[in-house]
Parts: sequence; C-alpha cells; structure tokens
Amino acid sequence: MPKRGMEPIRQLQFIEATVEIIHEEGLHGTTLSRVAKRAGTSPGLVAHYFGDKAGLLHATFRHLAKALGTEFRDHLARVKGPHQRLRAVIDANFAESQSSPAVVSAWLAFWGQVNHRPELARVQRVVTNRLKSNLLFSLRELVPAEDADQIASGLAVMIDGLWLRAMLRTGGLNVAEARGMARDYLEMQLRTREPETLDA
Amino acid sequence: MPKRGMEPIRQLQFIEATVEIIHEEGLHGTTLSRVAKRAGTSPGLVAHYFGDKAGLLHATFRHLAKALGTEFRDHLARVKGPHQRLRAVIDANFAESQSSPAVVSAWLAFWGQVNHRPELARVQRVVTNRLKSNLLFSLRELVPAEDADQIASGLAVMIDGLWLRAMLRTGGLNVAEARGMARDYLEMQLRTREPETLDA
Amino acid sequence: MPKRGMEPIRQLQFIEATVEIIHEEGLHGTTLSRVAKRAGTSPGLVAHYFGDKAGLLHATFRHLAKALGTEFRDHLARVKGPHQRLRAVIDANFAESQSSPAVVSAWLAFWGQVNHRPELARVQRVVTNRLKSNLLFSLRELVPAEDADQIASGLAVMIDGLWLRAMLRTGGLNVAEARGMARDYLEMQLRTREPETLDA
Amino acid sequence: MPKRGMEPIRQLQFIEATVEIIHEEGLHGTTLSRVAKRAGTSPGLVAHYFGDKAGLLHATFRHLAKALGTEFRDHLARVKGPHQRLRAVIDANFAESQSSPAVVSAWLAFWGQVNHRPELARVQRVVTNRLKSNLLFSLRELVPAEDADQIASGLAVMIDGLWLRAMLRTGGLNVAEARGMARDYLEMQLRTREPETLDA
DNA sequence: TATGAATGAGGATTCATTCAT
DNA sequence: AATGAATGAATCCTCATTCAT
Repeated sequence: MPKRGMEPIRQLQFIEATVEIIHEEGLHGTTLSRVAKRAGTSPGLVAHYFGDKAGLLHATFRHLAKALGTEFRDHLARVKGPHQRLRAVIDANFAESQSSPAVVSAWLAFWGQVNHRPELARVQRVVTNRLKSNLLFSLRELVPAEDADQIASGLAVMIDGLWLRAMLRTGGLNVAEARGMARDYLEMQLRTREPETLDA
Repeated sequence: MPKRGMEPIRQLQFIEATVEIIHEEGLHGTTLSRVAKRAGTSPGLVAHYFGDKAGLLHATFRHLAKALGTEFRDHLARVKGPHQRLRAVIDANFAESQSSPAVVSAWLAFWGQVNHRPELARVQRVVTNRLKSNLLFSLRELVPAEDADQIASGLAVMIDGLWLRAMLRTGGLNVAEARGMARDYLEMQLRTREPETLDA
Repeated sequence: MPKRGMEPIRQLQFIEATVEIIHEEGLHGTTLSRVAKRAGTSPGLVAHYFGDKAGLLHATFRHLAKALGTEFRDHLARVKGPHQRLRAVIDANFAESQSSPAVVSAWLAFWGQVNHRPELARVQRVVTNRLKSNLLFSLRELVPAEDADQIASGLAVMIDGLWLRAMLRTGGLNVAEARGMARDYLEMQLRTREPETLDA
Repeated sequence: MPKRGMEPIRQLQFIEATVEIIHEEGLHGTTLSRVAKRAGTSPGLVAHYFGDKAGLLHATFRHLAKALGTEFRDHLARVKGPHQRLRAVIDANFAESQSSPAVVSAWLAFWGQVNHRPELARVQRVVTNRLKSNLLFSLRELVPAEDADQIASGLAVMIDGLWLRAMLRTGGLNVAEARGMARDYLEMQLRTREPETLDA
C-alpha cells in the first residue's frame, strides 16, 4: 500500500521502533526484521529509507542528539541570566524526553559503538561540545575563564556519570535525584569560587 | 597437541584475547573464531572451558571486576588513615591496569549488556557496591553519616563519568587529568563539610 | 529471484526433497543444506517456510500421514459394504503412494523419533487411531463388538508388521505379498468368527 | 586408573550405557561423551575398545541380537514338543530382557539405520532368519511344509508388528497382551490347518 | 589402560541485503 | 512506495576423533 508523502512519517516510525527494540533486546538483538515489525512494515523497506542497517542506526543516534538539542533550546528560551541558564542546561539533560528507559538504553548502546563507527563518533563529539559550550557561555559571566573551564568540565563529567548510573540501574538513582546532584555540584563549585557574589 | 594442566593458562589466554578483540572490533565483532585465533587455539575449545560465548563474556567481565578489586586491595594495603585511604581508592580506579584502552573499551561494552544479561548485572552490582562501601568506610571517620553518604554517591558518580569520558575519547581527557578531577571533587567536598579540621 | 505466491509450491518441494534425502542418507544424514540443494533453493529458506529443522520434519510427517488418509478416502469412496470396505482399507495401506521405498524409509525414520518428539507422537497417534476406527466401523457390521475389537487390533498390528518387514527388506517381502498376507489374516479371522455368513 | 583385564567389563558398561542413552535421548542425541559419562569413563576410551562410534553401535546391536538369541536358547531348553517349542519362541521374543523400554527403543533406533549401514543389516538378517527357522523347525512337525512356511512368515510379521506397537506406545499395548495376541494368532492358524489334531 | 585437552569439520540458524512484483 | 521471497555469508555450537601424558 504505497502512499505519497510517507517519508518523514516512516522514518520516524523506524527510528522510534529502533529505540524501543534496542531497549528491549539490546543492540545485538536489534535486527531489521524486528524493527520493521515493530514499525508495522516489512524489512525490505529499511533499504529504501536508510540505505542499510548502519544508516538506520546513524539516523537514530542523530535523532536522539537532535532531541537533546531541542530540549536545550526550549529550556534556555524560558529563562534569563547565567544562573538560570545553567540550571536550564542541567534540567534539559534530565528532561522527560531524555529520561525514558528506552532512550537511556539507546544512548548507552550507542556509546558502546562510538569507538568503532566514525559516523557515530562525530555525533557524539557534537553532543559533548554543545554541552560544554552551553555551560561555558554562562559560567564565564560568573567566574574567571580558567575556573569556568574547570567547572564546565566537572559538571559535564558529573552529568555523564549520572546518566550512566541511571542506565545501569545499580545505583538506585532516579531522575529527580540525579538532577539534584548535578545542581548541588554546580552550586558548590560556584560558592567556592565566587564567594562575594549574592546568588539568586 | 593436548597437554595436562592447561586450564588456568588457557582461560587467561581466552579472557585476554576477548578483551583485545572487544577493543579492536567492538562487542558485535567479537566472534568466537576471532577470539580463538588471537588466543592461539581453535574455536571449539571455548566450549571446553567456558561452555559457550555467554560463559566466556561472563568470565571476562568477572576477570575485569576482580582485577579492579585487586587494585583496591593493593592500594589500600600501602596507606593509613582515612584521607590516604580515600585517595588510594581513587587511584585504584585509575590505575594502569584499569586504564589501558582495551580494558576501558571492554568495560563500556559490558555496560551496554548489563541490562540484558542478569549474570552481568550481578557482577556490576558487586563492583558498584564495593566502590561505595570502600568510600563510605573512610568518609564516616571524617564527616557525619549523612554527609558521608552524599559524598560517596557523588564521588562514585564522578568516577563513572570520568571513565565514560575516557572511553568515549571525546572529552580529550587523559588518565592523570581524570584522577586529578576526582581528587579535586573529594577535597572540595571535604573542605566544605569539615571546615575546622586541619587537613593533610 | 523472489516471486509471489511461491509458498505452497516451495513447501511441497521441500517436503518431497526431505523424503528423498531421508531415504538416501538416513535421518542422520538429512541436513538442511542437502534438502535445500535437492529442492533447488538455499538453506536459509527453510526458516522462512518451516521455522527450523524440526518444523520441516513435522510438516513432512504430517504430509505423509495426510497422503495415507487420502488413500483411505479414495479407496473407500469406490466400494460398498463392510467386506469391500475392509479390503479397501488394507489396499490403501499398501497403495503405491505409500509403498515407494523413499516413503517407506521416511515412515521408519519418523517412528524412531516418535518417542522423543511430542509433535510427531501426536501425528502417529492420529494415524493409528484412524486405521483402527476405519477397521472397527466395518467389522462391527460383521461380528460382535468384542470380536470386532480383537480383529481390528490384530489386523492393525499385522499391517504395521508388514510395513516394517517391507522397510527392513530382510524378509524378502514385496508389496503384493504383504497385501496378500493382510487379506489372508482378515479372512481367516472372519471365517472363524462368523461361520454362518456367506462371504463375498 | 588403568587396570588389567578391564576389557569385557568396560565393553559391557559402554554397551549398556549406549542402550540407555538411545532410549533417553534418541539415536541423534547419542553422543560419545554422553555415553562415556554414563559409563563412568572418558570419551576417548571408546576408540580404544570399539574403534569409533560406528563400532560402538555395531557392537551394541550385536549385543541386543545375542541377548535375544540367549532367550531363545533358554526358553527352548526347558520345553519339549513342537507346541511347547513354538510357545517358547513367542515367549522368548517378549521376555523381560527384551521388553524393557530402553531395549525396545534401541531396537527401533537400529531399525532406522539398517538400510544405511550394511553391518547393521547383516545383524538384522541373522535375527530375522533365526526367528523364521526356529518357527519353521517346529511348525514342520505339525503341518505341511507349505503351510508351515506361511504360518512362520505370518507369525514373524505379527511379532514384529507387536514390537513396533509396543515401541510406539500408541496402541496402548503391554507386553502380556502382545504375547497373548501372538499366541492367539498361532493357535488360530494351527486350528485352521490341523483340525484333526488334539492340541495341548 | 585411561584421561581430558585439542582440533576442525559440519550443522542449524540468523540476518542483512537484494530483487521481482 | 511497499512487500516478502530468496540468497548466502557468518556465527555459534556440537561432536567424533586424535593425541600427549
């Protein structure tokens, strides 16, 4: 039943199906026929939209990265001033769209591939840099450049660690707690470095 | 060319080969024949020593976890007092044996499996708990119980994040820097919470 | 070279190939690649149509059982009265379609599996019951119920024994002789139990 | 722990283990390591005693055939006269040693191989001929040669059919009933052909 | 005589991919 | 645009067999 203008709809169907299957079966169990079945289509159609399996995974990873970027933009659009912006960046990282178990599983699965697939490494680099520059932009308004760099690095590491914990589910950590820890880290750092400022 | 008493030698050969191949080819490219070839034996021998592929991976993961545990013990054996012990725990996590690219790749690959393989989840839980209790033991001598808990959690998360960064190689982080960041985090926390103590 | 609507054609090709290979190589030598080659396709296609090897064997056994059932129906459709019907049942069991060496080999091979594969046991039970009830239906018109039961059992056993002999080819028995012996057995039994009837 | 004079003990251990494993796992599941384990030894030892797997199976089949022959001899040794001898032959075929489920499974498994392994065909031919000549010897004292031949053939077929039924377990037949049916068949045949004789 | 280490061929099965429809 | 038939390579695993001890 071919229809016109299906391209964006189909692509999204496939990508969402891929994320779900990765979560349920692991990356190793993520086969094209399972994904196709979940997407309600046939396996052969993947070639039409993504070329091959690698193309599908690449598109899925980019989709996740883009969704995270959208969260950044949305959270930042609502606030003003460096302190609120920093908090917005943290919140964006633990937003609902990024915290569903399936999405989190997919991120972890992709991380395992980053060192073996250049196209995924590129995506990851963009994600890492975007977070860092978002943090730096606000931090530089509050502390000296060198301190800003240190805090940004530390906070980025903290956020990654919190994601990892959430994924491995061995730390008994939920999203709210994770967000809280990231905020505490930031506040502690700022308190140490800008003692004279009256904070919001 | 069968010889007696090969069991421990062969097992170690297989495990080391597995770590190397995971690093070079990714978990997906880690086939029994590649591992066997690297170990200098035939693929059929895996069954003899590990039952099947899952058994080999399980044994490899346990081996990594055990090696990390050995680092803890060794580092802790050389020092005295809570401050030195905390530093020893951090150093153990970034010891050489745990920082080779191959080992680090293997850890990441296994993390991607933890949610889909109960036997790996068990290993990971042991690793997580061991780190936490090692940190807590020393922290409780320095700060109130509640604070100790918070610091231990934060430091554990930080260490995981640093590992992840080191693995993804997108943060431009080396081992020495990672260790430095973990130490900084710890010191900052202690400074905040035990202001009256004269620290070493 | 994929074509639409191949399902029934392919399935029959596979089943016939399976029977031939069982005859030529034994059940142990019946590998999927040999069957696929004989059927003119690739081994992977078995999964598409039968799931796995067990599915193929099950389907083959059911096919044999069904073919035997068809012989019953055809032979019975042409005759009238209990005597003719009983003879028809015997003839059906030794009809050409059931007597080719390949078919006979396949039956024996399956019998060897019946006690280890429940799905095959079910098929065999159907075959056994069908023969018995076919015999009973006619016999009850000729002799008392109890006698009918005994004769049906005895004749069914005789038929099985004759098949086995034909298969093992150690008795120097051909199909015509086998059929003759089954008929003799039946007639002797009837003569003993219904002396007053004038037989056809 | 090598010992002297183990040969006959070991061989019997292996053969009995083989029969058991065939019963439990089917001929297809009868691997040398399973047999060896059951026999309490190591797989490599099979080569020492039987050359290879085919040798083990051949020896096992010969063992079964020999055991059946022993039953004949024992049952025949105790009786006198053609009628008693015929009954003894029947009883031998359904003696306990031949009726255990394991033994019966093994016979069926071997029958499935007879057409693909000349050395097994030879054994089967001996078994078939021995039964026939045993029956003929006694029958010829009771009825004309031609009748004797017919009855012997029929009875042999009947016995095979009864065995098969017992194996397939789809006829709901136990050993006692089977023996009864064979006796009935014989008596009916004799009654028909030697009406003037007063039977024992 | 006995073990169990080691091999390597062979089998079932899975799966990405291609292609006729 | 979409299907699903078909392929064949690749993988895991089993197992008979050989061999050093």
